[in-house]
Amino acid sequence: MKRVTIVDVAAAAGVSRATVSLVLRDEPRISAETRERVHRAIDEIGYVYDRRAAIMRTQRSMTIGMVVTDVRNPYFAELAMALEVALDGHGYSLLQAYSHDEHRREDRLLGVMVEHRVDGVILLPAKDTSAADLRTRLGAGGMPHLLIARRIRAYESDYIGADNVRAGKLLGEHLATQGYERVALVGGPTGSTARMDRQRGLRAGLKRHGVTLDAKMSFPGEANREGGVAALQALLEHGPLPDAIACYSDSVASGVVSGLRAAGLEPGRDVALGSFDDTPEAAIQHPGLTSVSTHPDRVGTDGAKLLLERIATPELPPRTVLLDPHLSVRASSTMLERRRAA
Amino acid sequence: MKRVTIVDVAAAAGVSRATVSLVLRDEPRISAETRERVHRAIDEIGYVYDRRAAIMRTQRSMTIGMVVTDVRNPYFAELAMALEVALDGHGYSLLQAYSHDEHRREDRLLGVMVEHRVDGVILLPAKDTSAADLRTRLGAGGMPHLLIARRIRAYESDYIGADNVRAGKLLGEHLATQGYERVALVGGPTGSTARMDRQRGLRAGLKRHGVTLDAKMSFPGEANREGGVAALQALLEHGPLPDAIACYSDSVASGVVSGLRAAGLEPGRDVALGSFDDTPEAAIQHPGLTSVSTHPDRVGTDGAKLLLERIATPELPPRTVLLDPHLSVRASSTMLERRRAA
DNA sequence: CTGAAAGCGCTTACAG
DNA sequence: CTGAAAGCGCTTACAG
Repeated sequence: MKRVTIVDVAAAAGVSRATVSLVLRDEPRISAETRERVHRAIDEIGYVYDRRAAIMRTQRSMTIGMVVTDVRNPYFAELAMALEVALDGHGYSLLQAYSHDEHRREDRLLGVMVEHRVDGVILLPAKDTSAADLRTRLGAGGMPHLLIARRIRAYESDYIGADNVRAGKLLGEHLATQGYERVALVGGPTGSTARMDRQRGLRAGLKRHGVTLDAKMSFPGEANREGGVAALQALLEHGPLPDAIACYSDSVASGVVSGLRAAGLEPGRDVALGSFDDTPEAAIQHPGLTSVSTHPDRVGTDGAKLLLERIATPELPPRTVLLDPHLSVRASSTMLERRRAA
Repeated sequence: MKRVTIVDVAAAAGVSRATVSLVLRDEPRISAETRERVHRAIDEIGYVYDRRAAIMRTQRSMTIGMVVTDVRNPYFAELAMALEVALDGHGYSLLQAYSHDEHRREDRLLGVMVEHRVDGVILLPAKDTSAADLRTRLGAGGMPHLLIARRIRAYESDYIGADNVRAGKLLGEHLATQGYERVALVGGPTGSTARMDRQRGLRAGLKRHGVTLDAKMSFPGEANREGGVAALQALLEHGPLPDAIACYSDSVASGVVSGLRAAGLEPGRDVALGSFDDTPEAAIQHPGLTSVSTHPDRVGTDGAKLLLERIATPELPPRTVLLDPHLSVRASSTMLERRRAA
């Protein structure tokens, strides 16, 4: 069946194609009477606007590409929802894809998005993505883009994410003041700036209260549940249990919790736990998981704004937004104190 | 700066535009030598293929629209990941949007996707979407589409989801054989076919072992954590605690768990819990949550296949795929037996 | 306030 | 195996 186009609408309404186009975009210079005649014709012949043809002409696709690692992580799910709502509010649609934290896949997906002529790209970089990769893929074509949650060393672009150093510091100070003296950092990809920043902060926070973070007590791994299980395994094989474990993220923490239980250890009682992200799961777990919020909803909402500004004004200097983290203390890290008090 | 197009490539390579186009799509009839000359030209002048222009011409967008209610639900996140991988494997990109379980939002988002001329649509319908709504929005324009997870009464289309009646039956039989006699169904939107099917199955499963599901013990609510908290509240105000609670989904269950604890009740010990979805969270909770798997990964993978077949062969009769559910028994529903044994 | 014409960047028969 | 020409469905100056 032949597609119904603007030409058919024009014929049915007895006006020119240009007039139909003007009516479709609510241009004020069309008389109310003509406008109505056109709308009646549209309803009668069942015309549907073709955004792609318009894009072809205007060179604005009203579509944003977004590549994140894994939306099963509640942190990214929350972020994706907030972003979609914000962009939808500005008339943009979201082309979404998942890199599974693999750079090669990410690169290919970004390439497809560029070919689709998205107006901008939001990227949560895979763990092994380099500045050179991004310059080739996004910088060279002048594609407006925003990095979220993970920074790339020596890469200048818009960025939004939590202040990970400060987040680490908050958790370090908390653990030290609770009386824990041997602390491990578990999970999270080596070399990721987020992990390094959290580790640096953690060390500084502990140190303020006279506690040292042993360099050997760092057990990297994938940034998900399986990574948590594996990293905990390495820790258990490494030697005696520390007093407290700082998990790279709540996803990692859930792996650590199940790993501990599998080893006959009770989280909170046998070893304290702290974490990052403060997803809703952290609050309802048992015992409740102490965690530092990294504000996925605000990353999404404010991130959308940053990208839209970048699209509107490409010559803006690169901007970095660091969100202030917030520590939520729960039972997983306060049992030692309780036992002492008792 | 002027955009680099196929014309520039043709000029640089000393061939016609048609030849460049043929090379880009790997048509075999171009000589290896010409092919290479074109590729060299592309690299030299930094040409990027414009998929939109191609779409304009071929009328195939190589893009699929997907509207789900809420990707923070781990079930939908898993589903979205599986779908994206499967479609990406066939060269399709995914335009994703979230209805927040509101029909009006869903309808608007579907409209945008149709305007974007997606090749097909995957929809997890909002709770109040009707057959007439879908006929107007998708059926009329002949848009290939697939419904997932929730069926719509009196609507003929491709559908894939778990066999909810059978899922309910599995849980009902399990609870009855564990010795629970007063069972409640908590959470999930009234009128959703998924809830009705699960309830029907639950009743049948209990009945096989002589247990009756009291019609008054059904407490509907939103299909998320908040909905679980609210529905549990209604149950607690309604009267004495039942022996066992069947939760509409793992998301609802997590609300029920926190609601119980807030009321000073321990899930598993004071009241048994069963649920649907069997997300990874169910396994690692404490106590472990008995849950019936609804196979989000298979819904995604097999669903992608169904939709691609529909796009290729629009005249196919509507197909329904019901996946066989699987019950995972965990501590949340086995403590009564243990106490008896002791 | 409305119409005729050019053009966005590709692909696709059709010739040669 | 390659080239000239038409066209996908819109928008945008430019006239009138």
